[in-house]
Amino acid sequence: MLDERKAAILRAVVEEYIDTAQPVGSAHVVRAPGVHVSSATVRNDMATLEQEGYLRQPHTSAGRIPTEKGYRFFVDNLGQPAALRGSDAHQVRSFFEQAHGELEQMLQDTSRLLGDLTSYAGVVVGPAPTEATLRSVQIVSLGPSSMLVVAVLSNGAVEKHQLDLAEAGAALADGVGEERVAAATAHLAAQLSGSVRTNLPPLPVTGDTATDALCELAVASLRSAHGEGPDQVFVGGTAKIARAFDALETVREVLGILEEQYVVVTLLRDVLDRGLQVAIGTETGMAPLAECALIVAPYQAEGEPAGTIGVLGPARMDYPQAMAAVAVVGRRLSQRLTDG
Amino acid sequence: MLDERKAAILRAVVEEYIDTAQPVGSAHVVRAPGVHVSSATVRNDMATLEQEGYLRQPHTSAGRIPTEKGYRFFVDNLGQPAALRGSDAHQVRSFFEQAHGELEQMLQDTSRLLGDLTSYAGVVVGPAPTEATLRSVQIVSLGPSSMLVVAVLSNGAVEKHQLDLAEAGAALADGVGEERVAAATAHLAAQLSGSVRTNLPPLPVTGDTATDALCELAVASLRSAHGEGPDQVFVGGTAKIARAFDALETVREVLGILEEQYVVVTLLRDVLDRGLQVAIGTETGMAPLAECALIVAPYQAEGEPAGTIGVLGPARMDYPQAMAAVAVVGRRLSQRLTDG
DNA sequence: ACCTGGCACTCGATGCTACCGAGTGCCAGC
DNA sequence: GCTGGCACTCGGTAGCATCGAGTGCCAGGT
Repeated sequence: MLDERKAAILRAVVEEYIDTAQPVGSAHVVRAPGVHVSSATVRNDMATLEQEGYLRQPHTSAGRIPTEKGYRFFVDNLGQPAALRGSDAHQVRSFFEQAHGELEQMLQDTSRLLGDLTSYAGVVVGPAPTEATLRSVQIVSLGPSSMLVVAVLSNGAVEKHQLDLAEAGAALADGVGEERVAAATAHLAAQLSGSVRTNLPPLPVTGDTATDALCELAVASLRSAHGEGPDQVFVGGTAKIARAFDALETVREVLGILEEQYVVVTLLRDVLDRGLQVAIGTETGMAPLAECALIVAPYQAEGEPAGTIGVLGPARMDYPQAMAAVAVVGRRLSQRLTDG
Repeated sequence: MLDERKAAILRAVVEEYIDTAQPVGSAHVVRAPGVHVSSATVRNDMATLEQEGYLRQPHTSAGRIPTEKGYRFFVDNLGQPAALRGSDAHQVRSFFEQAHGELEQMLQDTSRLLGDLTSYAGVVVGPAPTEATLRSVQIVSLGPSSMLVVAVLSNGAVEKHQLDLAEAGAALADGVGEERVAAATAHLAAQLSGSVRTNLPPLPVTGDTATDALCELAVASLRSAHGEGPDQVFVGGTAKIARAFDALETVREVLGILEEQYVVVTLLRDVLDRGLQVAIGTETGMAPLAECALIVAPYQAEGEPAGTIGVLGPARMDYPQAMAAVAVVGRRLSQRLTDG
């Protein structure tokens, strides 16, 4: 499709432009390895590459800049895999060795890690609760009319929901004693353990009105909460976005996008669904990201697909390096979530 | 300290500058209410105000801009309290009525609410775990060698920590049965319920080696986790920062600060400790925030001081409006965390 | 003592012109 | 089919005149 020399020229332009953010002229390209011809020849080839849509000129008589198609070709055919820099590999390793504590905290830190590794914004979409089963349900009373339902899922996630008895039915209006709480907890544990989070079975009654009302309230809170996308999104390194672009307006748009959790989830999922590993410019499907590129990778927990990680940066991104970072972090994260 | 007319002039300059971001000239000031003199007189007064440090000129023969001292005087003496706009008040009310579910989620959303209300960045520092007592401790097994310690605190916070038995002592290396887990949970619940989170008592032994080892591991994870500042910080509306400044470099610096959780916590705490409600420019104690102002307010849970909320924006901030927003949100948040 | 109209002055912003140079497209020749 | 050469383009920068918002100051009025 592109002969060897044109490919070499395209690569040279992409790499140089990624490096300098300046339009690349033929004089620069001739210095690149794999291009052993004169600048005039390079110019001819560059004109062809422009006609074919791989390059464009910001203005007549300026150097060339890669188009989306140009980046795409680079990513698909020219980017040599590239391993992580040694220090980065080390950073990733020690990060996951030290990682501990709460899942959310770790995912948040992972997004930051991605940001640090790539100098772009790191994104982590938390595990969808879909597949997980309940391991434990417990009611803990906090105050006279306030209690907490704590549910532990098989994937290690913990959910909590506050119950307000005052607002609940008459059966509970004047508070509930410890023994009722214990009874309800036992009942819930017996009935719900092992059931799938997203599909809780109806509860049989115990016979005790107050206990049943309390159980009902707890289950209702679990049911209602799962509807509203508990798709947690963690974004790390937003400040990097401000460093990646020169145009303030672009920074504003991109930050605006990153702030909309729902949009970010959809974005990553869409890209992944289309089987892409990299989405460049309009491939993201979002107009404000026209000057951006997104690298995504899924991760697993216990062998099951769990969530997605990604990196969002400028279209003139260091693809090999960023792809390596995302791949490695995805792998290590999966490992961490599987082996424990 | 400032006679009435000079105060009126200062107020006019501050308000105009907040509105337009342009240096304000004497011709504009004469149109302000409370200034019934000629532009020449205004000029004389403005020269005095400049000498006394309330105003400055970006360049000779340009209008005046408030200095830090000018903003400070405005905030202390000129800013009339100002209530929230009706629509905003409604937004706050309905926000807290709908708020439910997990504490972290609510605090995160609160930071976003602050951002929406003010068009600046909203910040919420989560409740310090210091005072809270343990209400419940439970061990839930997730896999053969992996379990979770779930602790519920009296303030409604839930902590979880993963335990990896494979890495633990020999007593647990080959896994633990359900009955041991139950025994350990019962033991922990009996011994720890009611104790202060930050000061867990030593556990008496049960006599069963494996159970004791498991308990020990659980307590150790709780102990170790509390050291590393579980001061959660939630920042909402970072994109607003990019809209608040024209200088890209400023945006970069401010976003950089907002990304450092530790720095943000320290910042808010410091300002609050100094008894300030508003910190302007260098009063924040952070050089990169020279062009920013920060409004803070504490909030309570169950009558006890719990955390801090704040808004970070440009020094030319709409102080009355932002202060009103922070005050109202702080009050409503406290209420929500107290009444349930 | 204080305010005011008037006036000369300052200086950033704007627009124009000239010029430089990186980079191009094209052509004739090897 | 590649190359050296050359005319051409056009963004960026520098110099210069102009404009106008805004100032400081002063002399005169209340």
